[in-house]
Amino acid sequence: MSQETAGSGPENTQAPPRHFIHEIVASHVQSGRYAGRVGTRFPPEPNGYLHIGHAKSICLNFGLAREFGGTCNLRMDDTNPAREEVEYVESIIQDVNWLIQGWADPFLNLKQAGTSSGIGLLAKDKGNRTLEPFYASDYFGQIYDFALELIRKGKAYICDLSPEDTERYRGTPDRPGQDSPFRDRSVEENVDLFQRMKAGEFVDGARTLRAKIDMSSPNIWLRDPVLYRIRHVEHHHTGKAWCVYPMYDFAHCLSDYIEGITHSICTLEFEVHRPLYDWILESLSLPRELPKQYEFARLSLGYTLMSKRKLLQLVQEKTVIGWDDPRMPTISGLRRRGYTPESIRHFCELIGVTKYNGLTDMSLLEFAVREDLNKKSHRAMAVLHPIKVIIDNYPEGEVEWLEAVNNPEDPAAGHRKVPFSKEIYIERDDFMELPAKKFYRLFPGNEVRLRYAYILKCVSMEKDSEGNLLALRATLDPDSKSGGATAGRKIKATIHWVSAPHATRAEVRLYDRLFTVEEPDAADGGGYASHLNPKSLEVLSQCVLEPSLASASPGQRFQFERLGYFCADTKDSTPGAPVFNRTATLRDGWVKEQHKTV
RNA sequence: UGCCCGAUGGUGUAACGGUAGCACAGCAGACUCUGAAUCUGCUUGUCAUGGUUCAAAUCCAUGUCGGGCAGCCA
Repeated sequence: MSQETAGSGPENTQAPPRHFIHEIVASHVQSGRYAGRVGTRFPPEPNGYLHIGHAKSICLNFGLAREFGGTCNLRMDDTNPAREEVEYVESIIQDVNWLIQGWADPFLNLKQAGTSSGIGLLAKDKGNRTLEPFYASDYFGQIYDFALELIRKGKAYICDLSPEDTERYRGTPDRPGQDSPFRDRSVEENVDLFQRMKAGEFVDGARTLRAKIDMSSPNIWLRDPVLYRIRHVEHHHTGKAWCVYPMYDFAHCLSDYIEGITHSICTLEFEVHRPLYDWILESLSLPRELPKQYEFARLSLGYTLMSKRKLLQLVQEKTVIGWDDPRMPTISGLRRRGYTPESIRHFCELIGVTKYNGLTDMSLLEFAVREDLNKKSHRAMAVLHPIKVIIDNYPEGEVEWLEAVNNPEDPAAGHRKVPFSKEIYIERDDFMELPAKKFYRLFPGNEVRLRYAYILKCVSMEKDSEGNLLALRATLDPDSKSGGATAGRKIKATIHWVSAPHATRAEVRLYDRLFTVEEPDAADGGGYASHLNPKSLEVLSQCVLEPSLASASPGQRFQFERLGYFCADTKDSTPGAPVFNRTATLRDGWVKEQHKTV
C-alpha cells in the first residue's frame, strides 16, 4: 500500500470501503495473482460529459488502485467515431482530474504524449513530460492484427449479410439463430476480404467481421457477434487513418490486455458479454495473464436522469443551459453548483458497491455536501427576499462595524466586520403579521436578535393603499449588542440582516430537482420530458448581501447563514457584480414544522 | 413460456452457518446569538414456502417479484 503518497485528509485515515469487488481484488493480491499487481481503468466513451454515475466508477477504479498501490488508466473508449468529439475528451480529462485531485492523482496512469498514432490532446504536464490519456483508438493497428490472427485460426469470418439479415439470422432470446451463409469461407478469402475492407473497397454496411462461435447459444452475444464494421467516418483521434472500426466487445478486452489491466470493472448490463470477453482473449495466443471482467450496479439517483443520451437531449433542446448547468447531475454541473470533489467522493463511499439495482435518495448526496461545506465554508449574511426595517431609535447616519465569526466550525477562519445602520433588510419570511403557531421570529410586538447585533422589537408596519407591506418600523435595545449589558437576555430567535446603505445587490439562483417524479426515466412514465420541474430554476435578482460578498471570486463558496450553501458562479459572476448559485439549503426545522400544521 | 443477475427497515448498505449492525431520511428531546451544526433517545427490516443443520439473512430446492440481454452503440 502506498497511502503515504496520497495526500492527507479523512480518506487517508479511514479504512477503505469494503465490497465484493474489493474482496476479489484483495484476495488476488494476497494470493499473488498478476504478481500481486493491480491495474484498473476508467474507460468512458467521449460522447458526452461525465455524470455522478461515472463518479461512482471513478472512485471505485481509482480507489482500488490507490489502496493496493496499483494504477488506474484513463482511457477513451473511442471505437465509434460517429458519436465522439474532442470537446468530450477535454471535459472528461478535466472532470477526472478535478474529482481525484489530492486523493488518487498519484495513481492516475497516463501515457507520454506523442506515442499515439493520432492527433494528441494534451492532458497535463508532470515534470518535463507531457502526458495524455490512453485511447482505445491508439490500438487500432494491434486490434486489426488480432482480428487477422482470429481469422487465420478459423475463429472469425467475413459476413456479407445486410444489417437486417444479420438481425434475422441472429434469432431471438428464446429461439436459436441460424448460421450465416458466409460462415464457412476459407481463411484465404476471409483474409483477403478483411484486408480489402480496411483498404476501403466496400461501402458502409456491406460486410462485417464476425466471430465464429455458436449461433444457437442461449447467450445472444455468443451468436457470432460482429467484431468489425465498415464506417467511412473521420475519427476525432485517428483522423482518416481507418474506415473499419472494431466493436466494443472486440476492442475493450484487447485494450485491457494491451494495457496490462488486471481487473476490468464495468456495469451490470455487460454481465452477459463476459463470456465473449473471455472467448476473445482465450482464442488468441496471448502470453500474459488475462484480465477479468467484474460487474457492479450503476448508480440511479432519484428525480434525475443518468443516461448520457437523455442528458444530451436536455442540452440540445435547451431545457438546461449546457452540460454544466447546475441542475445537471454531471460532474461539471455539480462543480458549478458548488459541490466539492471531497463531497462527491464521500457520497460514492456512502452508496457502496453491489449488484443490486437500487434507487439512491438525493438526500444522501445533499447530506454529503452539507457535511463537507459545513466544515469548510465561511459564513456570510445575505437576504434573498428583502423587506426593509427602519430602526426608530437608532441615530441617523451612524454606522457600527460589528465583529462576525467567519466559521464557527473552524476558529482559524477568523473574523470579519459587518456594518450596521438605521435601515436594514431582513428576510421577508422572518416576519409574520399574524404569527403562525410556533413561529417565534419577528411579528408586531415581538423581539428577535439580529445576528451579531442588537435585540430588535417590531413596533409597526408601513403598508400601501392596497395593504401591501412596504417596511417595518422597529426599536432596538441599545444595551443588547453582542457582548453588551443585556446581551444575555433569552431571545428565542436570531435572524440575519444586511445594512441597507451598505448592501451589495446580487443575483442569486435557486435550484431544485430537475424532475417532478422520482423516476423520470421509467418506461411507463410517458417520457421524461413530461415530468420536467418548471420550478427547477428560480432567479432572484433583488438580493442584498453584506458588503464582504461583493468581492467574492468565481467559484468561492459560502454559507449564507440560515439559508444554505452558495457558490459564486464560475461563468457569470465577477467581483463587484456577484452571481450566486445555491448549492444546497440548510436543513430547515421550521419548514418541517409548517408541514405538520398544513 | 430462452439465458444471465439480483432481493436485508422509507432509502442505500453490513453481517462470509453462531446477538440482524451502520449511514441517510423520519420522529422526540437537549443545547444554541444560524429553527443550522452538535449531542441523546426512538420507530421501522432478512420476498415466500419447504429442506439441510444443534443453529440459516447466509447453504439447497421450488416459487414470487425486480433488472439485464435480440445495435454493424458503448
